[in-house]
Amino acid sequence: MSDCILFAKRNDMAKKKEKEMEADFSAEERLKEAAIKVFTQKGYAATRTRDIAKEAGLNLALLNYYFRSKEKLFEIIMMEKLQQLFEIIIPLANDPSTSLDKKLTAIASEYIDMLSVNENLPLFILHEIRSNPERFVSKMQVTKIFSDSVMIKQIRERRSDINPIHFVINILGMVVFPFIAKPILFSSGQVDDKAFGVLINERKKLIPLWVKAILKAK
Amino acid sequence: MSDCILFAKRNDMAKKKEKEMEADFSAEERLKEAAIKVFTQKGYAATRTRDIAKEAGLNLALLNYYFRSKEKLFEIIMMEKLQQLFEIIIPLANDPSTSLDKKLTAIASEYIDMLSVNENLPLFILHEIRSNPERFVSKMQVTKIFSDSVMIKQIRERRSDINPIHFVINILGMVVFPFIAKPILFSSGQVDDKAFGVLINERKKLIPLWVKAILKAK
DNA sequence: GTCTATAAGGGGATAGAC
DNA sequence: GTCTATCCCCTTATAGAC
Repeated sequence: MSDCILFAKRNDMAKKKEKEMEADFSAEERLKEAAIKVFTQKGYAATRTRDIAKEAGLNLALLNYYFRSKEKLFEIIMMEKLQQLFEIIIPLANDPSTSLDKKLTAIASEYIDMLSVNENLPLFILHEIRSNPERFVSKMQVTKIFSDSVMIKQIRERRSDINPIHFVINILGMVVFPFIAKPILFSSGQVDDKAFGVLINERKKLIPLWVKAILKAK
Repeated sequence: MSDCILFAKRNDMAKKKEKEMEADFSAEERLKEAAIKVFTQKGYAATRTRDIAKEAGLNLALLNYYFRSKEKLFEIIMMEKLQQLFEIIIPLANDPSTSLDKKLTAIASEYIDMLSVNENLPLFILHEIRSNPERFVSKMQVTKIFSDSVMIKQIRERRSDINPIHFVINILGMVVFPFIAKPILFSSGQVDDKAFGVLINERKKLIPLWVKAILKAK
């Protein structure tokens, strides 16, 4: 019984703390953060603006007051998230002063760190782009990774006999795929959140090693 | 002018051929095929039952007549597609009579062939599972790949110092990731449908080579 | 079995009070 | 700026004719 009271009190305090933390952000910021959470989790089509408002602890009218429409709010978030994905790799892949090996280490490490705190990002982006390719294609500076990047040139120097895109696909796949396949890994029962954390941390060191190995493979 | 007539005639015949082929299938089958196409392309939430009926060249009421609801139709398709994904890899991964190298060759080849004619499948499955993990987890026999498969044992024999799940992730990632990332590859302008076909065909031979290389990498 | 027409409900957006 | 109440369209599902 006293346990119950203590527990209730602790819960109250946690709630209060939460409220206070929320209060540090404006309604606009809270709606945007809520929208990021819900959109990236469920995708555009499956999210209801009511869910976003509820997640933010605010009401639906505010969403339209600040962002005009679900569509416009989505567009803002999508652009930000595309930016977030590309701003990591483009400068790293185009740095002429680093070796290919250094690039691999940097990309694996920085991408995995970013995705660890944005686990839903890859699947969200990939799903939304496919639902509406023409809409976002122009916004993506993919050329800067896949065709005329310094990294592509460095890969070509090592393996002129294989299309360098193969290796870019492999690097990105090794980094991104675990996050995309997470629900499947978990369903095996062999992986939980802790084990997943260990795995992706190991991959920071393993991926550069692996990529060097496949660059040599005959 | 005569070209136009010929062209029109050819189109008419193509149309007729199409109609005849459609007629070979019952309304139920046509609706299901249409549903597979639309669901896997746009995802559950974004597809409207009207789109499915239209795609099948039939009307909305028929869909409910045969399948009761959008939900039930989706469930049927989802189960079939999960089956389709797992039935390829599970027997291959659990064949005690083949070497690990043979398994890699078989998995890469058969998966790539299947995904080539079901390009939307991976992203569809992954997106829907994440939107509703608890719903499908029990239906997936993932354990048979990730923990107690023959392949896992064979991997462990070669590299006892690294969690074998890493290698399964890498194999599947190398096979599946190009299909998931297709819209991004295309947006680079470097890859079109023909080039994509060439790439994934090359990967059938390259992936086993690469996996052998990373198994040795120190 | 297949169709048209319509009911029922959900969800995005706004009006108007405070 | 923030809220409640409400509008109205769009979508799923069904009734009922053929």
